[in-house]
Amino acid sequence: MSSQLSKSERTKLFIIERTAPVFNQKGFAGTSLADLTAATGLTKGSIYGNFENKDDVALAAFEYNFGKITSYIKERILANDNAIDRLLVYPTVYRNFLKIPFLKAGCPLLNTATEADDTHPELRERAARALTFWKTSVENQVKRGIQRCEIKHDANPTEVAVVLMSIIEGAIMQAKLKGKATELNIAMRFLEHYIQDLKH
Amino acid sequence: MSSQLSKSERTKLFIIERTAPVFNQKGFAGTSLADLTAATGLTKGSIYGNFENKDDVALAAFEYNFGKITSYIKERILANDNAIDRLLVYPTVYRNFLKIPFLKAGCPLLNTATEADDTHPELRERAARALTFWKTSVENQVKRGIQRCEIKHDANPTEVAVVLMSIIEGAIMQAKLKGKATELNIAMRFLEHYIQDLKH
DNA sequence: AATAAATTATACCAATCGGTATATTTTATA
DNA sequence: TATAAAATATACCGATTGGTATAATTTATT
Repeated sequence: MSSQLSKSERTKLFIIERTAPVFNQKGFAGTSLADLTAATGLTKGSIYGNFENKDDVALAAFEYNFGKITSYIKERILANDNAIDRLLVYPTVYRNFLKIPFLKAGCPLLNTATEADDTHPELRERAARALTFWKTSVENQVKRGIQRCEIKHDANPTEVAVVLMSIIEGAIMQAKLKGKATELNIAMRFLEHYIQDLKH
Repeated sequence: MSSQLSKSERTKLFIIERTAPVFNQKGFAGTSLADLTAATGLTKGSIYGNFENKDDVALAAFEYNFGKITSYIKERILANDNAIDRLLVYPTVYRNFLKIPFLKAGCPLLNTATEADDTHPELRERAARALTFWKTSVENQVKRGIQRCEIKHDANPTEVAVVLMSIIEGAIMQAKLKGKATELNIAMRFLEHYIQDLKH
């Protein structure tokens, strides 16, 4: 019997898949090894046979969570050609984030950033890199739009990225806290208008 | 010997003052009783003589932290008469939040919200109430500005509040995570223009 | 100054924390 | 199918967790 991945690679992936939502929901400090064994059905020995320690699992879980959103967004961006439509993917997706299963516990970037910024340098570093990645992606979409004359040439790619990201993260916090999408919808409607106004 | 406050009231206040920054920095799950005794110089017995449990201290600490920002903002708002100037207090204050001592560990609302939304109902409830309070305050400033013809009458108070709050919280997350104010400045500059555009 | 009441410190509790040495089982190779 | 290697489970470790009963001390009242 042989699959693409070795047993340990499959188990490692399995652990990440099962524990990633737990870390996103409870945070690093709030997640115990007992939570990890409960989520996987494995024992501590098994987990520590595949990961060095709890930090190691948490780091992998964050990468997994962020990667999941990234590919989810990327897929929808590539389905569009026009730069405006591509940018509009963000408000469209995040408008419904409470209904997207793997985003129900909130944005992993926001969750990790607010917990780790003062407490966990490694996790913080990963979150910071994710933030930069997202920012660069948005900037590039704007630049591409300007080149293709779909976005007005005086648009500021960095400003667009920062405003888009700030509004989304701030609105997510409010939506999660209140458990309703009222404020989220208002924020996303505003963001859509902001993006439409970038049109050439 | 008699001061306004009884001994226990003074000690209670002392515990809150000393532990509030710790809770804001490390979060609820990340703060231990040992952290509380270290921050106060008191023993567990003393802390439990004044508070029912760790949750009780955390709730009081949140109220203290939020109240501190609220009064800081309020003071600066009341120093202005014009509605636009009053709204501009927000970007002005948060532009420098990294330098404001009690805000160095970040916005307690954002920190508490992201941790507690899925883990601590009581703390979540306090944060939700704080959010509503803030939103209502901004809405009322906009309404007042419309009545005084300082803000155009078609301005939407709720939208202004939601956009202002989202941008601020999202930008704070980024600034804290990166440890620099670049993105924060961009976001606050945008917010200032947004507020200026509300002018009648 | 004596006394009652309130406050704080000491010493302890069971439970859980993250982590590990070792035994057992499963997997892959020959 | 026998064997070596890899993966997983068991059983344990010391340290720390939140919390408490009780003793010691300080405060307020008379």
